[in-house]
Order: sequence, then structure tokens, then C-alpha cells
Amino acid sequence: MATAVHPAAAVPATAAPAPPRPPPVRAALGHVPQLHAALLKSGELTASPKSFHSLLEAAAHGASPAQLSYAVRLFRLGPRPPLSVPCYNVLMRAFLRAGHLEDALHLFVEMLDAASIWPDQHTVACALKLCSRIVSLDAGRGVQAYAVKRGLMVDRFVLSSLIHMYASCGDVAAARLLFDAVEEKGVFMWNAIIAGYFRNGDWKEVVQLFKGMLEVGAPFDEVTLVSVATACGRTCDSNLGKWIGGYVEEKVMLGNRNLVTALVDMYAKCGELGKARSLFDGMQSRDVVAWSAMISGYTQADQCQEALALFSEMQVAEVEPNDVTMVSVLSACAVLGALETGKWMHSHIRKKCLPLTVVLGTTLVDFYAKCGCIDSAVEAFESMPVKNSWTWTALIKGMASNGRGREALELFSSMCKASIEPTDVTFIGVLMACSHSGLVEEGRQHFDSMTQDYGIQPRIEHYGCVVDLLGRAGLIDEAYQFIRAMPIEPNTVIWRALLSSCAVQKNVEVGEEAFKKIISLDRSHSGDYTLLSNIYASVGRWKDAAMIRKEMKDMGIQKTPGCSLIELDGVVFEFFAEDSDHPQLREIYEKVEEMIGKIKVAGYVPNTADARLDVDECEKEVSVSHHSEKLAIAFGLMKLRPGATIRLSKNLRVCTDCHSATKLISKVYNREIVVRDRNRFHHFKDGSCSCNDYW
DNA sequence: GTAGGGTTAG
Repeated sequence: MATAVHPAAAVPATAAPAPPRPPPVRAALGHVPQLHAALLKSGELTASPKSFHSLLEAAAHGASPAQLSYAVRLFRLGPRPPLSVPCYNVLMRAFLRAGHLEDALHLFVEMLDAASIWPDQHTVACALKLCSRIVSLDAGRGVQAYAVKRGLMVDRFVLSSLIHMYASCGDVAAARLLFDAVEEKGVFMWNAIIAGYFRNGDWKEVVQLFKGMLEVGAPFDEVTLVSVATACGRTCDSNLGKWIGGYVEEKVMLGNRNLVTALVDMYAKCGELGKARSLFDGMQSRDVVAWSAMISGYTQADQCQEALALFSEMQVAEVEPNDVTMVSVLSACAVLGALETGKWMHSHIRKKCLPLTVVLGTTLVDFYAKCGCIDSAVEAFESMPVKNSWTWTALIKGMASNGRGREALELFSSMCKASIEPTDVTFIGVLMACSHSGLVEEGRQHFDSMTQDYGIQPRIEHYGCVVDLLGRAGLIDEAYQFIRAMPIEPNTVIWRALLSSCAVQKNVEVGEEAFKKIISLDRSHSGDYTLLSNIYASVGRWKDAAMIRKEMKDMGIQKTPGCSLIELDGVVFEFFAEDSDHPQLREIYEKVEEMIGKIKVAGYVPNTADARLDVDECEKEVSVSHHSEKLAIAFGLMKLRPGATIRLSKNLRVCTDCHSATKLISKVYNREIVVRDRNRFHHFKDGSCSCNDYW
């Protein structure tokens, strides 16, 4: 092998001694031109390939575009010694670092074409990185073929880069084959393979791999922990998650913001909101991702008020929210039915020109639909540049729950025409549409078509929709037979759907049967007893009705407290039945009395079937009048500007008494009232409801 | 001479 001879060594001994020169140093950034000039002047630049390489590297290492172009001129124009492979490598790395992928690619091709240049393991590692960046499996395979031909597959940098290339181009299986074949795996390889599974959302495999690492004592670093902690959150593996949390605290890694954010996310997803929050509060600096992680933690844990409160704090801290943050806060608004707050979020999105991504747009559609503003939902839907099956599904479900079944079905057929593949959830929306609008035949057809035309196996939720569809349409026996023929074991949701249909249809026999089934699975749900009792009462079997209520009382089954939410000036107020917490309770009760008095004149007769059990008969009327909805409506009448729509959302289904009362209130007070219950919307106007009393 | 990470919807 030829050895590069330093020109100084070739100088005859008799010649005058050369002045002492500093050894080729890597110049500090910014001193490149001076170094360049010095080397030119001494003649070393062209005489010493090593010096040229150092200068090139010094120039290429700089971060600025000016320095990179300096390096390119040095490389292309010279004066310089003949180019070596390391020089090419230096420039290629610089192109990659600067994100000039095309230039890097051209340089690589140039190397392959040059007669005297043989790309080495450094080049190959670089080229593979390039393939990962441009996500080109084909190019990556080509580079691998070259590496094999040149016997470079023993180099651990080449192997790591190759594993990374396959993993980031989506071929995790190929990455895994290579990975498994390597005996001595370093952190790079472990992180590359973990990142591959991470990218594919294969959280379980990420966790498995890490457990394997711990077993064999493989090395890991903070980046490994970020991926694994995130995966623990997604798989709810709180044991491993806590182990990582403890490790991070012990090893004093809490200064790593990404890692702590991953832990915040992990704790929140494992249900440890308190732990997540204390980590979050202890962070030295919180960027938008950290805030978003904590906010989404609250939203996903159904602590929506906390999510919105934290968003306010984020604004006080002057951290600009991004599209991801807005997704979480809008979902929170959707859950709370906080229309005004959500509208503010929407205008904020517009004002800040945040990108209307598919996810954000879908969240907006869902938000408006869940607030009963179906027209705004349609507007948001139409404004989206890109929609996917989630977007269509959100609107279909929104239409369905707002009682616009026909339109939901039309949307579904437009969706199919647009070649957007429906999913299992889409069909839940379609079946809900049929069920809420009494479209029995269409429902049957869609249910069959789902399996036959789309190969989607019905889940228990789909069966539930069909039971609901048949039962509410009065086809109780068919619904019952349908349940008996189900290939999967019916759960309480299925039997409950049947029971509530029986309550609507006053069917004692099947109702008793459904009740028995429910009790055998879960006897703790107060609503079931109420429904059966109501069925008895509706056919005049008062003794049986009373017996069921006594049974419930004896067993100590508590009614789930009814809760209604109403938003006023961006603040969400919560009302519970017999609420005793509100500062203006007296005025609210007076307003309720006024309301009841006025609607009685219009024909309202209290229905005490849903009254509390622990009061005597004459108090029941008062008890019913203090249902959370009536308190919230009274509050709305007191506080909202005249004529404004009263919107509330509640945790249970609307009871019969509140339903008939609200219809009359809408007429007597000439107000639109929109109530979202746990299943659907009721738009009350002029004494009638959009559900046509079918709910 | 190597790579890499955290937040989002029906």
C-alpha cells in the first residue's frame, strides 16, 4: 500500500531548514480563510493531501451556508491535490448536515463514476443515511449491494446505518433480520431498531426489545428511554414506565426536556395524572410539546376542565400553542360542550394561521357536531384541504346524533363515491343514523353490507346499534331474536338497549327478560332498576314498580347523580340534582319555580317516575323539578342574553319529565334549547324536539 | 466517520 509522504520529508538534507510550521490544525470556525491563505502561501495546500483534507473539513464543518459554499469552491476549484475518498466523504457529510440531499446524492454518483475513487465504509454509511432521509428503499438496497461487493458489511457503522435505513424506510422486518445477525450490538443499533418499531406504532415490540436489553445488560441511553417511556404509555405498561421514571430521577437525567416530556406523557396515559403534573411542574423549561403532552393527558383522562385551565396557564406563560395543542383543547371543549370556548379556539387557529391538518380539521368537525352546531361542522368539513375516513366518520356520527339520519346516509354514500374506505367506526355512525331516525330497512342493509361488501366483522357496538334500531322501531321480538342469534356473547350494553326499547314500547315480558340478563352481569346500575320500574308503572303495575324500587333501595344501589353543564362567558358551570353548591342557588330555585308555574299553565303535568327514592310522594314533584337540567336551564334563562340559544350537556339520558318540560319551556319562553345527553342531541324549539320523542 | 427522541382526531 502506498504511504503518503509528507513533502517536508522529501526536502534534501542540504537545503536550508524550512521555517517551523504549525502542524495542520483544525481551524476554528471563522478562521478558515486565514488558514487557507497560510497553506496557499506555504505551498502546503497542493503538496499535502492531509493539509487540504483538514482545511476542507474545517470549512465544511461550519454551520453557515457561506462556509459550506466555501468548502464546495475549495473542493471544485482548488488549487488542491488530487481528490481522495476522505475528501469526498467530508463534503458529502456536509451536504447531508445542511439538508442538501440532492447535492449529496450527486456527489455519491460522481464517486461511483470516478475511475480512481472507491467509496469506502464512511461513504457507504453516509449514503445509507441519505437513503433514509429520502425514504428510498430501492436506493438503500443498491447501496447495500455495493457494501456487500466491497466487503464492507463488517463495519459497525455500515451495519448501524443499514439497520437505520431499513427501519426508517418502513421495512422493519429487513432491519430486524440484520439486527438479529449482529453479535455485538451497540446503542446505535438498539436505538435504530427501536426507532423502527416506534415509527410503525408497534409499541409492544419496543417494550419487549427494551426488556430484552435489560436482560442481557445491553447499553442504552436517554434516546432509548424516550422511545421506551412513550411506548410504555401507549401500552399502559406502568410497571416498566415507573422503573424508567425512577431510573431517570436516580441518574439525574431530569434536565433532558424530551425525556421528561415523554415521562409526563407516559404517567398521564397510565392514569397517574398527579405524578405527571408534578414532573411537569418541576421542569426547568417547558416548550409547546411539554405543554401539549400535559394538556392532552388531562383531556384523555376526561379531566377537561383541567385541560382548559392548563391551556390558560400556557397562555400566561406566553408559549405559543401549535396545531397539536389545539387538537387537545378542542377535544376538551367538545366533551364539555363548551361552544364559546371552542369557537374562540377556532378563531385563534385562524388568527395564528395554524395548519389545518387532517387531525385538527377532524377535531373541529367533531367539536361543532358535539356542540350541536351541525351547520358549523359541515362548514369546517368543507374547509378542509385534506380529509380522511376519520373526518367523514366524525361528520356522519355528528349528523346521526343530531337527528339528521337521512343526511348522514347521504354523506356515507358521498364518502364511498369519493373512494374513502369506511371503517368499522364509520358503520357505527351509519347504524346510529338509522337507529336515531327510525330507518329500519336501511339499517338492516348497511349491517349486512358491512360484512359482505367491506369485510368488516361487526363488533359488539354494531350489534348494539341494530338492537337499538329494531327495538326503538317497536320490533322488540325481532330485536330479542337478533340478540339470541349473535355470534358473540351479549353484554350489558346490548341488554340495556333492549330494556330501554321495552320501556319506550311498554313491553313487560321482554323487559323482564332483559333486566334478568343485565342483573346477572352487573347489578350495580341504578338506571336498569328505574327502567324496569317505569315499564311496570307504564302499564299500571304499581306494586311491581314499587317493589323494584324497594329492591334497589334495599341493595343500597345509588343513583348516578345527574349532572348538567352549561357554558357562560367561556366558563363551564356544573349543576347536580338538588345542587347546593352554587352561590346563586336561591335565585336559581326561584327561577325554576317560575318556569314550572308557567309551563303548568301550558299543560305540563309532572311525571315523577324518575324522582328520587328517599322522599315521600308529595316531595317527588319538587325533587323532579330540581333535576340538574332544569337548574341549568333556569340558570341559562337568568344569565344568557334574551333570545340566545340555551345549550347544555348532561351525563345521563334526558328523563321523560325533563323532556316534556323542556319542550314547553322552549315554547313559553320562546327559546331554542339544545340538550346533549349521553346518546344524542335534542334540539328543542316551539314546543317540540328534533328527536320526535324518539330517543 | 455513525442515529436518534417527546404532544394530536372519528
